[in-house]
Amino acid sequence: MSKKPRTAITPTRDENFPEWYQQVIKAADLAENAPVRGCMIIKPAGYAVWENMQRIFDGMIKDRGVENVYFPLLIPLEFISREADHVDGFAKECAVVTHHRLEKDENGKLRPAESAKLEEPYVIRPTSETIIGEAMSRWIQSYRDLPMKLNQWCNVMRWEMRTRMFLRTSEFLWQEGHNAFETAKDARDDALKMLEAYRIFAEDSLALPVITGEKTVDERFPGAIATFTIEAMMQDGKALQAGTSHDLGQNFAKSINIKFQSREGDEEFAHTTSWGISTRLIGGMIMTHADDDGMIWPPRVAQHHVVIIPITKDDTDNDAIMDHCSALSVQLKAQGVRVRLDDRDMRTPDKMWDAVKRGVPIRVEIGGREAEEGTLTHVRRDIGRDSKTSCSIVEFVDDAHNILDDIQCSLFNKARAFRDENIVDVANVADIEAHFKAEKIGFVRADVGVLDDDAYAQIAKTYGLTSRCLPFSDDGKKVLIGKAY
RNA sequence: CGGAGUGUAGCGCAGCCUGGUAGCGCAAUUGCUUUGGGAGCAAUGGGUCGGGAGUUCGAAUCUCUCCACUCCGACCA
Repeated sequence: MSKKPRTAITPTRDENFPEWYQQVIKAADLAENAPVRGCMIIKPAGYAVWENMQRIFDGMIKDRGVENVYFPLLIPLEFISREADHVDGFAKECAVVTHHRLEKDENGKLRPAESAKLEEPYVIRPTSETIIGEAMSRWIQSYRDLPMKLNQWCNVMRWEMRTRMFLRTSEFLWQEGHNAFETAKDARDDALKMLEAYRIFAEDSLALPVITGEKTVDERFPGAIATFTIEAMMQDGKALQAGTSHDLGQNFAKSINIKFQSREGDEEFAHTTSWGISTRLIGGMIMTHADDDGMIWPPRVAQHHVVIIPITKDDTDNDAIMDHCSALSVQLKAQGVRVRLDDRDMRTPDKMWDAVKRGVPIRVEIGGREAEEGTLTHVRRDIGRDSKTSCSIVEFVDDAHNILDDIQCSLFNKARAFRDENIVDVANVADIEAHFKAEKIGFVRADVGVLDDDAYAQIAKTYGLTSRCLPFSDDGKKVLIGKAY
């Protein structure tokens, strides 16, 4: 009876954005809740995207002179407590390891053995500044040892009160970079350089338009003297902090004792930075690009660029079609196109909707007649039916990369246009209140002075507003304000 | 930690108020039909109703008590 076209995802974005988000993850088969509180199981379709992200960004950081390392999951409790602000920031959300053996209780159930209680507990890393800093304090003796630029790809754990898949889970995957320098200027430049790397990565690879800027003091990383951020806007107008880069000044160097002998022969503390991006970016891509039919992946990180769906019939010679599809698959792979030939024993319409929900950028369909003629039909996920095109196989193989680039580009442009439409300039606190009272979405941009206004503090609380950043483009004179994930 | 919910088949749920043979939809399996686009019909398999205790001739249902999870706040990438 409904005139509304049937969507693959229910509810739609308009009906219930948070629930829609969960359903997209399920439909695209990216992840599911784990039997561990607040944790998720990342399934093959989700992990493949993370691997692509890692591969691209790992290349970028190596180009910037950073080397990869691996430090332990467990951090001695005493390390965490060294930097005062850092403790305050993370103490509330640390998982702690206190025992090293299990034993059976009187009911035969396992419990930690009292006799195996650790003298000093370990903290499961919420971030690794302290343990990497401890190593740096031994590795750095002279200005000749600087700069030292280290990164690790790992998991961290923060015992969050409330979790949402990809956006905020107790355990998440990320990279954390930790660099040390001779001078304050070198460190500041580096923090900005790595932020710029994040901007390039987010925009070019993930098609996420971001605003670069500095966080206010309240939003700063615990222990940093400055935190820089890339902020993205989701389709519901909320902000997502997509990556941060911190200038730690000498705070950590002093508390962890990272000292070096300077060119002048003096003993000085190093200036350090740290920077991280996480699996949260996957959540950002979902909330930026997906639609009411499911996921739409930016080609550069998509698990598959192209899915080939053979249109088979029971009463015909399907081997010919399958051979033809395999041959196409080989040709495309030779061009560096990531292809999936969907030869599963399933109904064709189900395969097609599966490809739609999974967000494969290009869907290729080949039926018996097309196989004979050497043609195919292809459809762009981001446009849908209207982009249905028939062409020769040769033509498609030649053109595949162009189509993928065009999809990448239009996803970015669409997201950027949406974001720009939803940032409005406001003159004062009353304007800010009027905006959010009217349930308008997006960010407002105001003079940075409003943050000191008592009236602003009131409405920020009422409407759940946070300052996102002081954009570099406004020279730190303006602040972007919005709701956030 | 505050407020509100939910735990029944792989998934989504009804049944509970008013106790009396364990149900529905989807998925799965099998068969037939259908086939350029989320198919139809038929059959089949699958559950100690979150755990424990109590009331009762009898508990998914009533009582008590644990436990887990979800949502809304506070906290955060």
